[in-house]
Formats: sequence, C-alpha cells, structure tokens
Amino acid sequence: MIKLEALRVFVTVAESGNIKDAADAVGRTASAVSMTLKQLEEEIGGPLFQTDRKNSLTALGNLMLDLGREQIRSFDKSVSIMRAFAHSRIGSLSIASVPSVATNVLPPILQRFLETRPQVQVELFDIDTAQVRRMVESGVADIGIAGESRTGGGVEFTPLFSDRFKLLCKDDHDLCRLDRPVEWSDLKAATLIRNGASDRIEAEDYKQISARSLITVYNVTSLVAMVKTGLGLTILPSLTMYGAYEGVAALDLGDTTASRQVGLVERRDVPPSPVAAAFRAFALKEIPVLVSEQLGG
Amino acid sequence: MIKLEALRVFVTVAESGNIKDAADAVGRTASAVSMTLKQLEEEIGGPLFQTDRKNSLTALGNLMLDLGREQIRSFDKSVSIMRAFAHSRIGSLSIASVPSVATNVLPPILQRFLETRPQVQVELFDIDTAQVRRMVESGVADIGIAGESRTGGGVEFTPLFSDRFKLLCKDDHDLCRLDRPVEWSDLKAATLIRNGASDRIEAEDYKQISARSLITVYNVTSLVAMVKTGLGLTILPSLTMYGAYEGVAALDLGDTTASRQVGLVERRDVPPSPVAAAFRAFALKEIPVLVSEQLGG
DNA sequence: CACCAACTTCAATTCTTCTGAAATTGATAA
DNA sequence: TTATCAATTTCAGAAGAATTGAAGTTGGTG
Repeated sequence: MIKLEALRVFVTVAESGNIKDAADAVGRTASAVSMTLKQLEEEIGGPLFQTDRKNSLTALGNLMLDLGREQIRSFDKSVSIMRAFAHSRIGSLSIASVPSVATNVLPPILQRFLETRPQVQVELFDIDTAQVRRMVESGVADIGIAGESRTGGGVEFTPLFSDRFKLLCKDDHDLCRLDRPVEWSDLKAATLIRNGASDRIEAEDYKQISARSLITVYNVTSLVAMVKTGLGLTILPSLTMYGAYEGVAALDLGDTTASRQVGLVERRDVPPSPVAAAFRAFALKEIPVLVSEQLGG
Repeated sequence: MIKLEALRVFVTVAESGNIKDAADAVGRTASAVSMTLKQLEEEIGGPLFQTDRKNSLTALGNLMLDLGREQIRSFDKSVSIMRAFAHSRIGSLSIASVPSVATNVLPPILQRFLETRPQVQVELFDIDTAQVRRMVESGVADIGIAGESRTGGGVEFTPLFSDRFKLLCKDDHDLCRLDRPVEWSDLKAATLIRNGASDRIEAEDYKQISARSLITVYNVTSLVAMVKTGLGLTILPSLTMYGAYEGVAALDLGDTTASRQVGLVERRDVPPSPVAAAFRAFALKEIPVLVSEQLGG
C-alpha cells in the first residue's frame, strides 16, 4: 500500500533534485530514501525520474509531484484543524446565561478566554434560569450559567458562587436611613414588587410579604424604573444590581440565608466539545474570583 | 506523526460502531485496532469516542470522521489516478503522421489501441515528414510517423515498414496495357507531375525524368485530380493510393529500389509518457502486420 | 580513461505494529 | 446491589517494515 510518507519523500527529492539533500531534509540516509523511491515506483507501476540522477522527472513523476504535493498539503491542513479543535483553539461555543451574569461577569471572562482563542465562535443568550436549563438540555447551548434548580433530567449543576439578595428602594426612602441591615419585619408596611429571582427566597417571613404583592416584573430595567418612580421596593440578587442605578439604593438584608446559588448547567452524559470543556474549566476557576472582587470588595 | 492508515482504522471503527467488527473489516485483531485508536487520540490530543464502547463519537470524533473520510477518499483517488496514468489508461497522446498513414493505417490501429484505454485523449496531426520531425523535436507531438530522414538533432527513427512507389496514371493510358512492370525508360516521353514524396527516389533515371517536370503538387487529392484529367503521370508510395481512385490506375514499377521507409519518429533523451510508450509498442507490433495485409495481400 | 560523486544494493539492526492471552471495564440481568 | 458476559484494553513477545552503514554500481567530467 502506498503511504503518504513515501509521497513526502518523493516530493522532497523532486524538489531537491538529488537524493543526498533530500535525505538530509527528511532526516534519513540516502539509502533509505533510495529504497523508499524504488518501492514507490514499484507500487505505482512506472519510473518517476528520467535517470538515476534525480534531477528530472518523467511525465508520471510530474503528475505524482502535483498530486502528491496537494495530498500532503491537504492532509497536513486537516491534521492541524483536528489538533486546533482538540486544543479548543477553534470551534464554537454557545453559552446560555442569566442576565445578571451575562451583563456583569461574562464580558471580561469571555475577553480573557478568547484572547488565546481568536478563532473560537461564541454565541451568548441571556435568558432566565428555566430557559437556560432548557437550552442546555436540548443541546442548543453547550453550557449554561443559572441559578440552582433541582438537578435532574439531562442536566447537572455545578456551583460557581452564591449571591445574597438585597433590597432595592428609592434612595430617599426611609429605610435608607436605617443604620443596620434591613429585616423582613421592616418591610411589613412596604409595597413589594415581585420579580423572577426573588420568588426563590425560602424564608417564611418573606413569603408572607411577597404574597401581598400585587405587581410582578421580570425585566430588570423595568423593575428598577418602577422602584425609582416610587411604586414600591423589590428584592434582587446583588449581582443583578451591580454597578448601581441612579436614584435607587441597594440595602443589605439581615437574613443571611437569602441568597441564590449561581452555577454552571451542563448536559449530563454528553461530553463537552473541547472548547466547551476549556470554557468550563476557565469559568470554574475565574468566575468565583471575579465575582468575589465585584461583590465582596 | 499521524498516519493516514490510523485515520482509515478510526473511520472504520466509527462506521462499525464497535472495535470487533472494525477489526474484522480491516483484517486486524481488536487489540491492534484498540492500540491504533489510543495512539491516534494521543497524537490528536483528545478523546474521539464518548465511552470505550465505540458507538458514539465526541465532537472531536465527528470532526475527525468528516475530515478523515475526505482525506482517505482524496488520497485513494490520487493514487488511482497515478496508477491509471502509469498504466497508460489515462493521459494524452499527440501523434503527428504523414497523411498516407494517418488515412490508411491509423484509424484501425487507434481504434484497437483505445479500446482498452477509453480515457486516453488523442490528437492526430497529418502533416509532411519534415513537419512531423519538427513537431516531435519541439515536443508538440509525443510520437511521429513519417518517412526516414537523416537521424540527428533531437529525434530518432525506428522503421515500421517500407512502401514501394507506384506509377499513377489515367486508367485508359497506354501504359496500362503493358503486361509488365513499368520501367523508367517507359516514361521518357511522359509528362510527370512531381510531388513531395516522389522527390525522395534516388534512381538517376528517375531524377532525369523528374527534372523535366514542370508541375509539382503536394496535395494528394489535387494530384490525383490532375492525373485523372490527363495532365500527366505521377509516382506515389503504394499506401498513399491505397483504396484506389476512380478513373486512375496504379502500376507497379520495375525499379524495386524505389521505395520509402516509414517509421516512428521519437524524441531522443526524453522518456515517453506511459501512454506514448504504450502506443509506441502497440504501433511497432501492429502497424507492420496491418500494412503488409493491405499492400502485400 | 580514470576519477568522483551520486546512487543502489545488501545484510544487520532498530523501530513499529501486530498478535494472543490475561485483565479490566461497563452494561445487563438476577 | 451483585453476578455475568461481551467488549475493550493491556501486556509481552513475535512479526514485519524501515533504516543504517558499508560495499558495490553507475554515469558524468576533466
């Protein structure tokens, strides 16, 4: 069977014009090169050179030089694509993330991740936790970042960081003058605007307050706008409000259990692509650090 | 270094879905296949299958399956082109021939030659001996068929057959009633029309007759038309008149030395392409047989 | 015509790949 | 969960292929 390696040797000889130089170029002795050439000629079924001085090709030799070069080029390119993919330097990465992370965490993370992978194509969806889960489960997204939800179905949850809830109110609200964390009891008389995230808080006291609420808003921008107008207060994870909004204040809560776990959502039993695996490792290492700088600092 | 053979094994395994069947398909043991796969994964830098049951590929595996298939297909095709060319089943053949051979000999020869080589592209030029030589010398034609000329320059002559000259005259001419070959002396009073071929006859007697001639015609059709009109007689190689023309007669000459050598004209020092070499061998074997059937019979 | 450099040949060696047996693994059924 | 079974992997030795260095040819050159 003809080997690509034999074609490589032949092309080198054809380009050098003699066996000695070609032998040096491929790191073999002249004798090895000579034998390879002889074998190649036998397998192809005709002479490749006009004489045994290898400086001029036969018509067959010319054809083999053209075809051989092309095969070598194409093979090497394929291999380099395979390697680049295996080492996550090329490929595509589809991320589904809750908006707070997509907005406040992912930009610098992705920038650094892509610095060494300029050929990687990224898609980023910002959607809520339930939909993140769905996108990952269906394979539309390679990896998700979302709040914790009962692990099960086809997905798996790996915690990244936890994010305490805060109270959001107008910055001239009475509660701003409190010199201590806000307790649920402080909110007895307040008008609460519910939102997608705060519904996850388990505390009974909060649930009672929440039950009285008449408004639920899922979009953060709208929510903040309503708070700013004085329509009410709301409870949101710290990260969601990171960067602060004009005219509103974010106050600590006394209930230290009021927090959400944010983590990676991945498909179970389906191994990630090299890029996804690399991003997973990168995210696991870098996101907690970044978040603790942003929130803890 | 990654080998094409390893890709072949991988593709077979990916297509079989298990190592055992793939091993049978490639004629190795399962253990050899397993080791090849392991080595391939190491060299590429990532896993190709989701588990060690080889029934589902990773993203990397899918990429390698696509690229690998394409490489294998393309390599095998290249090799088969090289082999086909080496065995003269493909390629191009440019033949330059004097018209008599091109008309009377080459059609059946080429037909039989191409019967087993339907992919070979042939070009046929019919031109005179001097130009045949020139076309072969310049490399425009791979092989020539022409009368003998001093060997030298870049070309070599190999005889194929010899072709006696005949006298061509109107079929009601007095000479037709001769019951013996025509002698040069019979032509003393005749009007001779010269042509390119007859000028090569060396006999002194002929040269004297020829010297008196006032007309020279190089085109055979025109020449025959003139003879038929009764403008004069001419001397032509037998083959040129093969098949006979209406209204004219071809008479044997007494001078048995009046003949031309027809043979192959090839470039010296430049090896023929496989197709040209095959045609050369075929022509050398078949043309003399065919011509002796046509003329000698 | 002799010389020289390039190439080829040959037998021994080295490197690679393959095999068969044994161990391990993972899925399936008890 | 454990037992079972087939597939896969591992391992060491065997077989095979490629490589080497030395000796032998060949073809071109002064």
